[in-house]
Amino acid sequence: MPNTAFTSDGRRQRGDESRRAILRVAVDQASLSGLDGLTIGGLASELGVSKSNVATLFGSKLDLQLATIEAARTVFIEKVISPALARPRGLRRLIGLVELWLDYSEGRVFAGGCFFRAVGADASAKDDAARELLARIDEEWLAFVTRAVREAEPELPGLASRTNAAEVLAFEIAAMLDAANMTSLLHRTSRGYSLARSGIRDRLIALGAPTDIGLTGSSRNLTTEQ
Amino acid sequence: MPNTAFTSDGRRQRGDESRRAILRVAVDQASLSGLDGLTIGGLASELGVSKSNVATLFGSKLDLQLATIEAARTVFIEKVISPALARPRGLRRLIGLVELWLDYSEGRVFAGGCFFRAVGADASAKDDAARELLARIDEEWLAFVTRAVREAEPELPGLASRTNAAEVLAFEIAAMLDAANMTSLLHRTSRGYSLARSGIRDRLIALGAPTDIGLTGSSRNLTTEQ
DNA sequence: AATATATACACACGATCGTTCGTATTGTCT
DNA sequence: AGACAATACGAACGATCGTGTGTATATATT
Repeated sequence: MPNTAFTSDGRRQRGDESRRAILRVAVDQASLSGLDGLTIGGLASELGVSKSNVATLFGSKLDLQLATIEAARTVFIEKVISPALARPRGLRRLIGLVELWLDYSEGRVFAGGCFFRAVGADASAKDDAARELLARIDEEWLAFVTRAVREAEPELPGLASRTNAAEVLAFEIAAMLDAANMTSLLHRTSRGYSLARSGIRDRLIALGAPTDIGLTGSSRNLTTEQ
Repeated sequence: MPNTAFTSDGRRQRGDESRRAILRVAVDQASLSGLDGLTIGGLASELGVSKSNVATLFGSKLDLQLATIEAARTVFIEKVISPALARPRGLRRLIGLVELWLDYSEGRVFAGGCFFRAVGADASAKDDAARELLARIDEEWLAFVTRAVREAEPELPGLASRTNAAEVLAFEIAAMLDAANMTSLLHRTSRGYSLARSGIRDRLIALGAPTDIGLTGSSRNLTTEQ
């Protein structure tokens, strides 16, 4: 029986590095063409390796899709979640989370914009493990935004009144982020980002946040740009 | 030279009916699998006709995609835009538009939820006529929502203060509608619709709309449902 | 009646899909 | 040294993709 854990297996190490190299291309390809547009042959030719190599490294296409989703999740945590957690709890963290997400989308961390948006469309129609994993990740995301909103409640006096106000506001913010990403991809314009910044900023100020809150980075383009 | 216009051509009539029958299936298939997942062979086997028949009726796959988008646009106008225009101008039309859109998504007018959301993901990565058409339709949609918001301005006193307030609010509403659709598809839950109703309702009331505005249809599920 | 046009079909093309088989290579174990 | 395991590759499988060709049929035009 092989000792799978705690062994410095040079084979495993070499394979994992190959897997990581493949997944680096896979997340971009999937963010552009979805989980179905992600093809084993496309990855192989892009990386200059054989098709059967990619196939054996992941077993099946579904496993490749799941590994790609997990890889994208890791990148998202690294680029958005962790930096947000590094900020002080409260309104500043919430604002930071919004700014980090917009930078994540606008900066094209994935070639096709937000990975989960691009991939969620065709996955939501199916009924496999990929959809379940994406649903779980989306649930995690919304829960994280909701928690950030709740931690900012003392600085948002207008929020305490209603019962589900935190969930609704988190849903609203996540919706505008998503819409900004989609607008950018479809129209090749930064107007969606400006609108999202303005919308979220207005929303928070209306709830009692101070006006020097930030989120005005690109809204100067709002009137000049078509 | 054939007289193309103003002739009752039985051939054209027969062909148009076949085209319409195909497009009825095509919009559902595309709303589930995207414009790439829409396949000529799939349509043929679904309708019990030959593959080459579908191909010759539309010329090429791109033309089939364009015709499918136009067909979906016609359905959307019939189910959402026109009924909204039948309502009295102002806040009631805006509310009606929101309710009609949520019914359009929740009622699965297209099998895969909102057609344009499902199709926009993979189309936004490409650079063909399909993407341009979808971008134009999305622009039309946002302009329509913006116009509905502007016409409701007298009933929304809180709106007149800021400059781009109407555009931002329209973007916000459209974003929440989109997010509700996506949440429903990914999680198989109606929670997103409840959140969107609550969010839009809260937003309008905060801007000065009366509290008996509606949009509380399913929000009773907000606390009971997981 | 003769010609032209638009469906509809069967069939085949080259390309690509995911998957599998056999085999060579490299590294880890007893 | 010998047995085992994990990459890597080439080649091929059946299936499906979009497209094109040839042919038959129905309708319209001349």
